[in-house]
Amino acid sequence: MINLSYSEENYLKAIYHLAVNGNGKVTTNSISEKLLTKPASVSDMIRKLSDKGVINYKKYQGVHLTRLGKQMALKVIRKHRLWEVFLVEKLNFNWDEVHEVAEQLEHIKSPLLIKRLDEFLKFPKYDPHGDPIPDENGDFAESQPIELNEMGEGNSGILVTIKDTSAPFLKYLDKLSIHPGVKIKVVEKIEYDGSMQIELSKGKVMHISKEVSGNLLVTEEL
Amino acid sequence: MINLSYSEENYLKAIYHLAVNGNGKVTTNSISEKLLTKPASVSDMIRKLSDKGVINYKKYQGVHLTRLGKQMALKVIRKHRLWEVFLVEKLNFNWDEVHEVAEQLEHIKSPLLIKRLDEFLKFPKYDPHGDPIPDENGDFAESQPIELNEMGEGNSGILVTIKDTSAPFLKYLDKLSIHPGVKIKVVEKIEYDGSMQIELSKGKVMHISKEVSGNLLVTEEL
DNA sequence: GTAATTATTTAGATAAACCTAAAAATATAT
DNA sequence: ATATATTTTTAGGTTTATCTAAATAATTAC
Ligand SMILES: [Mn+2]
Ligand SMILES: [Mn+2]
Ligand SMILES: [Mn+2]
Ligand SMILES: [Mn+2]
Repeated sequence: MINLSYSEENYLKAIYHLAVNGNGKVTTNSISEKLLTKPASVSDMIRKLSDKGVINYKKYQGVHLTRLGKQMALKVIRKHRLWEVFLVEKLNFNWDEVHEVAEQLEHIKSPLLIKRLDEFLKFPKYDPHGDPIPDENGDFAESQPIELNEMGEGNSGILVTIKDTSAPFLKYLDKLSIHPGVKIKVVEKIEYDGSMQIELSKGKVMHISKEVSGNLLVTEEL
Repeated sequence: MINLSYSEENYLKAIYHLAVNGNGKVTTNSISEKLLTKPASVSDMIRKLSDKGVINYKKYQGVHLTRLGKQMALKVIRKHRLWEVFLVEKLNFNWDEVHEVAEQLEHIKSPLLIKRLDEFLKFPKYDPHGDPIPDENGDFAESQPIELNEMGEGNSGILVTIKDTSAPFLKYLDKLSIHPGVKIKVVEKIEYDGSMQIELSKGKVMHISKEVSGNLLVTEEL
């Protein structure tokens, strides 16, 4: 399709993330901050990426991913997130230990490997941080996180954000083995007080109040 | 311990393999052939590796791995072979599709990853080509292949070489799903004619003559 | 044991991905 | 609107891993 170096892939990924958060246009300085390189180096790389047709670029005007560039960026992101699932689900990594290794694994070049890994993992839709995994075409469900108490009985989601970050609350969650990346299933909702019975990925079942569930943001699985 | 680049790791691995096959001393030209680089490039790299203390080198005298160098080489080989097992056992790659991908995966740096992968694969002793997998200390059983008909009842081995490479024989083996890398268990040996009942890794059971088993070299598992 | 051949090293280049320092363009502030 | 500050680019280096061509050492052949 087109061959990108390890470095070029990292630039595309950075540009993609900056474009999604900011609004479309991405500056030289923002890229250099994200990748911990100097602006001068970014200028160099930008010309190269522009020549390869993966970004549009006019001097001093910032950059935009082309259709091709976006596609390539999403391929790398797909690989990154699939590997993260593998590390957590199969190799028992904690959700916060996987990123660095995935940064390396995402650059392995083998379409067959990724196809088979996806199969092996049973076509996961979300990574351990609750971020969606693009399919082979780069499509994914852009589901915004909801409060756990809004999720319907029987449904599952992945915990992505803890709203109340006070020490006592985090300590309480830790005791319950609740941390970002954990998969939570709503077993039963109690109308009376808004509390709910939940089950974690590893089978642990527990009861939590509405106050607690209201402070947990999850991305609901389809 | 010491940090090696992707390229340096490949040189060490090549030197290790050349030293084991040839006898200890490894020449500039042999390295250049193996790695598909020019002798001049090898001379450059040799000086660098010597400075890092992983090889001993006197001009025009060829190179030797130091204790440290051998250790580092075996670390990479261990990773390569573990990944090959993963690809075959978990992702259903064929034995002849794994090498190229393993060449990439062997350079991923994460001690935890390899520890966990080893666990996940249940501490395999041989890779899909029948080559032994060094342990964390670089030790491995140097078992030389034997003919299948010499293997005892109830034991298993991995097929590493087919002695008779005539087309009809290879075709017959193919029909039986027998190919290098397959794990073969001897279920029963018939004294009368030297034939045997065998079972392949995927559960297939079959009966083969002494002529056939005598042409299959396997590395026996302990 | 000298000559021819082969192996190895050195010298000098190149491409990728960085860097620092300086110049040029753009944005901001009064 | 001009001066100041910020952002971005350019110019010129560096390091790593490669190359070609030329020089030198070692081996082999007669
Ligand atoms: Mn990540
Ligand atoms: Mn993630
Ligand atoms: Mn291999
Ligand atoms: Mn192998």
